[in-house]
Amino acid sequence: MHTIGMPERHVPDIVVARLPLYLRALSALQLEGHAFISSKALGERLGIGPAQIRKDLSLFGDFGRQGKGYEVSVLLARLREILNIAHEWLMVLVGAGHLGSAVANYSGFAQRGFRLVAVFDNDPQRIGARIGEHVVRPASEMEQFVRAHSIRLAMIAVPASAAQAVADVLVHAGVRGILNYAPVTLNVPPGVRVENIDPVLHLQHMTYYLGEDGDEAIVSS
Amino acid sequence: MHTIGMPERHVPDIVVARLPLYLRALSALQLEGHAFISSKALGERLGIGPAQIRKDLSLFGDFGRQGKGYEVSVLLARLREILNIAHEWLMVLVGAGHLGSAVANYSGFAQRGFRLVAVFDNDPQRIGARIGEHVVRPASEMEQFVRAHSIRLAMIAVPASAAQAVADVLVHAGVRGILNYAPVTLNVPPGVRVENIDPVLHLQHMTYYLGEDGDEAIVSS
DNA sequence: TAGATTGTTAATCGATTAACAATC
DNA sequence: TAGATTGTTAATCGATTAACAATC
Repeated sequence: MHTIGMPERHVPDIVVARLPLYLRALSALQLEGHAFISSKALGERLGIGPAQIRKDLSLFGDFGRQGKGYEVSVLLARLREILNIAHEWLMVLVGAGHLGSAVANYSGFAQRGFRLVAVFDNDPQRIGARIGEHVVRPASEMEQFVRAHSIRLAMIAVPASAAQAVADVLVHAGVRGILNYAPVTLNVPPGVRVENIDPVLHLQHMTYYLGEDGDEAIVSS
Repeated sequence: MHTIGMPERHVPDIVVARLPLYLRALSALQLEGHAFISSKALGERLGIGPAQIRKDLSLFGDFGRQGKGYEVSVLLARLREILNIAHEWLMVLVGAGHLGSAVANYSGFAQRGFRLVAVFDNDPQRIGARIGEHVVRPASEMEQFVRAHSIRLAMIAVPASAAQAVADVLVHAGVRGILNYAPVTLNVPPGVRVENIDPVLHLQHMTYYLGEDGDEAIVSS
């Protein structure tokens, strides 16, 4: 039993990483018209054990109902609170090349509560160009902009060779979370979070199991 | 001690996931002119403990030299073998919207041994359009193409609602690894690997630690 | 040689899973 | 009520870390 409003016990980071996955599945379930969902059914959908889901959620309170499962709308609302995404977050993007343009055009951010408010680049060829709803601003204005708008989240889509310098400026300006698309490990001070997206890393992870030509028998999963 | 050529003992998936990270760092180190690197120095660069690096690598053989560390070129070559990326892989991409276009234009794939050979979409508006070096093909030709060229890797960049159906066709045609950009959990048979990229999941993971307005004290990392 | 760093063992730490009383 | 499913405990499983003899 867990008293509502009680401070949480320690939450492993790996559990935190699963919460957005639960949230995503629950959003879909709500659209499909489900009012309740059991840990078993949710687990099957996500390829996760039901005990793990119950254990994860129990760290934050008692959300379920014996015999019925979890009320989708309630769990959704609670997960949004836990993840601090009940309100909208503002973000900036640095890098307006192919990748940056795609990121700037991706509608999924706004749909899910992350609003891109500015795009920066240091290439004179790109500055002033339109990308989606944005006009590319000079990188020299980045620090001032981040400070002035109290931006806490940034995405980096510049070449690997420039990424660390960009991160340094962002952090200095007050950014606390960086989604890094550059294929390089960033060094940031304590208190700043970095998440990385490098699709090639995922491909290389898969080819390990596929064998030399992809015809290997696969045992593990 | 490990006899060269010996079959590997069981390799945890989490270790496999780190190998591409080591590879990426080693490539950079080679460009910077380093001939040798110690587990300590590599670990500092990656934010990983030196013992973990040595343990991971020891699963595949004895690559290091006491007192000196690892020879960068040797370790690079060996990691490429282990990950089965000594030769080039062919890929197809499904989805030619904003995201798909960016993926198709991303030069990092080819640079790192993954060659995109075809782009498919089912929107008549997009079929025939040029994206980078590619001309968008009708989705109806996808299955035949994948079979004819023995494609084993595919990337999905279609709306969430269409992703599962696309995956089903790809798997049926012989694809064994899918890099999924659609924000949905795919169901695939055993023997097929799926890796997911959903940037919003990463953002939500970070906001948990940032507090309601990003000014929270951060303890964990 | 002396210093540095490996590969490996054993200990620690942490996460997952199974089981079940509680209860809707 | 009977059936279903939760929240939690304890057991299992697996990964990380520290330590150090071996040795380049």
